[in-house]
Amino acid sequence: MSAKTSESPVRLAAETWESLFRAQVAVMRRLQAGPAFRTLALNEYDVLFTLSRCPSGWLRQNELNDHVLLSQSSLSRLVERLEKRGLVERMPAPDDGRGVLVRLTEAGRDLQKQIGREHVRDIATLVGPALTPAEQQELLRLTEKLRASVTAR
Amino acid sequence: MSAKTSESPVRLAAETWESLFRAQVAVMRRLQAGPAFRTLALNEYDVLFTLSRCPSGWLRQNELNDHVLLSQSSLSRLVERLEKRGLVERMPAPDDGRGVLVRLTEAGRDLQKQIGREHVRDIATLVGPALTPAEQQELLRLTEKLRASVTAR
DNA sequence: GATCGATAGATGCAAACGCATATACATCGG
DNA sequence: CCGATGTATATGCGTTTGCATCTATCGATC
Repeated sequence: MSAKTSESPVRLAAETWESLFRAQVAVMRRLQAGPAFRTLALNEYDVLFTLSRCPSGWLRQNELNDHVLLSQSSLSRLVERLEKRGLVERMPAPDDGRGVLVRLTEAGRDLQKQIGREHVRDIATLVGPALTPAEQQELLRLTEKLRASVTAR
Repeated sequence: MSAKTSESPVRLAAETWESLFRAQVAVMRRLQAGPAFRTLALNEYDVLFTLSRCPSGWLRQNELNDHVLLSQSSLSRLVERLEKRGLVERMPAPDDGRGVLVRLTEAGRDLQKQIGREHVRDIATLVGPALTPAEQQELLRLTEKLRASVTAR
């Protein structure tokens, strides 16, 4: 424990966030350089990924919006683009006349799987050598705890 | 240690990154909602912040580019906008006729400090209650180790 | 010191973005 | 039921973004 990071709780929190953010930038830079993002932008892949993890298949557009770092209007148009490319389909929500449900098409699911595999390989070569498995487990636990706490409020 | 996350090294690395990324999105969402980003977009603040941390004051534009998640052309124009707003100034690099040096103006330094203070408060209220000080220290250590490893190659 | 590949930064252009707002539907109090 | 208030999505519009490309300079080789 260095003197620097124990000066004050506020300072520690700020430095922790700063470090987390920089790590994210560094990893993301490398990932974006790979060929996986040639055909699909990060946010577009992220939407396909989120949909692929959804048990029922269908997801409300506003729920999608919680996972992605995009404004509501941008997500609306992003989904529109994905629909035009035949990667997702939309239907009106049966229980809410305002809502729209989104799900992957067969082509969308295939593309997500294909890019996902590449993506996972890239991540493994970046993160694997950086941290021991025990450290990765701990990092996973801490970031999950942070995310849960932040989204709770 | 759950069975799920110990299936394979590749899977563990992918899940760790996924969790880190989601935490970053969740925190960033909250930060962007605050009034601190009303006057300055995230990337613009990030540039001012990076410049404020630079010992000599002057920083090469291409070095700036390593810290920010932006293409070279976008950063070029971003700095141009900051210059027009009187927040930074540019000068040709004395030792390299191709290069450009950037530094904060007085107004830029003031604005960075002002937004930085707000920013730090927001972070403290998000991260502080989420993790114990010891956990924050550990998260700081792990993300710094990850960043160092990734940027090394 | 001329040539050639590599690097730093700027710029044209189309695509994507966020903000403000419009529209349609839900929900609640009377 | 009806109006008021709130929520889900779409759209107009100005701004920002990335890609491709251009110019200028660097550094190495001969």
